[in-house]
Amino acid sequence: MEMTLKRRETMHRLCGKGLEIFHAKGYYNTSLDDILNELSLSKGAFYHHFKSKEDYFINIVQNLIVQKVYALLIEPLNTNENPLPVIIESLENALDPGKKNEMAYGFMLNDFLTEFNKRNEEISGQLKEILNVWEVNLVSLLKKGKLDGYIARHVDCEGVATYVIASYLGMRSLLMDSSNKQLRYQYIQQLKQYFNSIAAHNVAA
Amino acid sequence: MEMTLKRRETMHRLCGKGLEIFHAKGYYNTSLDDILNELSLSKGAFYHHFKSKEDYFINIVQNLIVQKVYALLIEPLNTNENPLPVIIESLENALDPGKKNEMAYGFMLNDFLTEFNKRNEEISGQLKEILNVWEVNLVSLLKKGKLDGYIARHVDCEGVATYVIASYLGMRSLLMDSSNKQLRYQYIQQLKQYFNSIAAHNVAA
DNA sequence: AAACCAACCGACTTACAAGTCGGTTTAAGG
DNA sequence: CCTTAAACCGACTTGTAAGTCGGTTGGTTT
Repeated sequence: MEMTLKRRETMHRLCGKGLEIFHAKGYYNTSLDDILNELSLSKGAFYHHFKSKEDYFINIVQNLIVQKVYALLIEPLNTNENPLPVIIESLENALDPGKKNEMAYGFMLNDFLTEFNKRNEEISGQLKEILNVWEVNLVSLLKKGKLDGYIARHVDCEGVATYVIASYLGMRSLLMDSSNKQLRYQYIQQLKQYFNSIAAHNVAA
Repeated sequence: MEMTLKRRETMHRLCGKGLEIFHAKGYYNTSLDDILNELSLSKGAFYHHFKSKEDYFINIVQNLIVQKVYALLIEPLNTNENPLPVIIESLENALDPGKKNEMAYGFMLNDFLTEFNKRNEEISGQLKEILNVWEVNLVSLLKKGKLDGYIARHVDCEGVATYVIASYLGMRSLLMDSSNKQLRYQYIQQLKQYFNSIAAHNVAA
């Protein structure tokens, strides 16, 4: 039992540092030794806990990336308010490297999706599944928003979700270097513009 | 002189097949032998024409990718018509794998940008430069469109360009598998919705 | 204290891919 | 025909990184 704790602690350290370095340098561009040296651990320790580099990264996805995406992008959608400002706020938050989001997790999804696409079916499948959950939650929030009179009746909720996700993922390619405040601001402004065009406008009110 | 022709032809074959395979499997996931076997050429032949794999890919970027992006995304912007439908048409075209666009070139930019980001400064710099040229042309077309009364006066042209580019690049992460007609349609529809919100509406007319 | 075992060590094996190099082919010019 | 050099060949070198394995350490149990 005490041993299990030691095991968990080492695995946790490995996953945390792994995500940090994989995110900074890319999965295929990072060797296990890069990570192990940082933690003063050996190959032997690593393979005692994980059966392969792939198994290791899957652990990272399941334990860290999934959690972060849920916390930043999915749980905030569980609301009864007007969906549009809620969605904007969640995206703004996810793209903002600071406080609750020190590692710029908003950037990870597109990076890893592209890196594993066509190179590792297993991992890219899991990442796509995360996107899928996000999309489902966006769509259902938007549909509720339509029923509640926040969103115009003619709007295609699936289409909106697709468009929001695409633009969010794409920002990564533009924000590569430096957390460019200007670009982030432009993005949020245009998103607001777009959302304004699908909002229900109660002319009567 | 005749020799130069032979040289050019071989280099051209190498670049064409290289782009095809790099695009399909990723640059770092493709070995030179993968390409050379396809063309029944040897290492010796390769290094007779290119000084390294990197030099080779830079050739591909300059000779093939730049040309394609210009043809599909930049040259169409050289117009005096209403910018908004022109931009939509160019994007629709670029995402459509068929006829003039057999290799789905629209997908390349985001893939390669992500792959080379933080792994190869030289190449990622050149790719970003392509994006930059695209952005400049988009902005200048949008500004002209504003002067010509097609676009509302309050619109931030730089912001629109950023948003358009982000959403276009992001579509790649969603369209990974199979050229999904449904997603492409949704994307174009929402883009139209968004553009409608920034168009000048001549209520008087 | 002896035995046991999870955690850890690090040199070694294996695999793969970039780049090298001495030699061979081919075709144009004399 | 003979020379010359560009184009091409392919075995070899080199470097890197994943994964292996026999051995060591340190805490726990009896």
